[in-house]
Amino acid sequence: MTETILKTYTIGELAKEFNVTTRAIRFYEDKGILNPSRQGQKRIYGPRDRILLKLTLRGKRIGFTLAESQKLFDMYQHGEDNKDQLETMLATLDEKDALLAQQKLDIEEMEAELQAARERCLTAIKKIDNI
Amino acid sequence: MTETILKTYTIGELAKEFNVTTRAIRFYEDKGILNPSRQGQKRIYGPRDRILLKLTLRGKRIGFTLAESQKLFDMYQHGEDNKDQLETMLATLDEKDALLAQQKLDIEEMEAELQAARERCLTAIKKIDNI
DNA sequence: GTTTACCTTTACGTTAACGTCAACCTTAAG
DNA sequence: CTTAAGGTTGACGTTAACGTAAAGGTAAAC
Repeated sequence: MTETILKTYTIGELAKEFNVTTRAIRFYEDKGILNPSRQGQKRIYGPRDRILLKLTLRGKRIGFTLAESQKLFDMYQHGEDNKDQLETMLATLDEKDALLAQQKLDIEEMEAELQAARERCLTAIKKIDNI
Repeated sequence: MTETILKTYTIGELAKEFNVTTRAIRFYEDKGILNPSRQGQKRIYGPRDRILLKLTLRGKRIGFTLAESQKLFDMYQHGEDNKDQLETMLATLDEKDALLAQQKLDIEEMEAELQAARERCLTAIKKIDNI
């Protein structure tokens, strides 16, 4: 008995859980990121699709394009045996890592500036209130 | 003598310094982000434009749209006296801050996954080399 | 049996952020 | 004087990531 029963989701459930439209989810399938099975003509998503969706959305939030995410997933899945592909993936990973490092700096600098702007705002409001 | 001589830049200089095209720089002017003076018909950029360009590009790297950056700059510059605007700006700043916090989490999770993928890659390569 | 709530495919529309000509001016150099 | 290396204004083209109808299938609920 290697049979395992997996949790499944409808497109609407996933859409609600991750706060995206069903249109977006179908779009990701179009782009080859998701691969739901069917029950009749209805899409059925398993845990794997759910994870991929989650990763995709996270990628998006930090500026990955769908193509980039897809490429990473793809390499992760079919790259075990091909050395060239593994090395390409390594390079990609390093590149992404560098970008993330830069982004961290950018975020911290931006946070400092937002904080400064915030204080300037508060001071200006106080002045107005005290007139 | 309140006269101060400011450093100026041509569009090409800025493009080279920040590694963007002149087309992009002109585009930012179109969007109201930059405001160079002219010498004849040639654009002359001062330190202020340079900073704004720098901030804009940094914003881009962490996912700000040009419109968002422009809005922030705008509020920062003309908002001193209008209380409503100041409060709008505060709200915007808080919102952005929240996004940045989320991004930090996303980045860290992504880094962990890239690291894991990296190790999987290296192991797989070693296996291939040892055959 | 007919709403209601989801689901489906097909396909054109939209927005952001430039890219990419084209056609032209303007100096400094040879 | 003409060539080269900048700069200028249009203005149409492009890509990503969906939005937005339109037109229809299906299944449980009333």
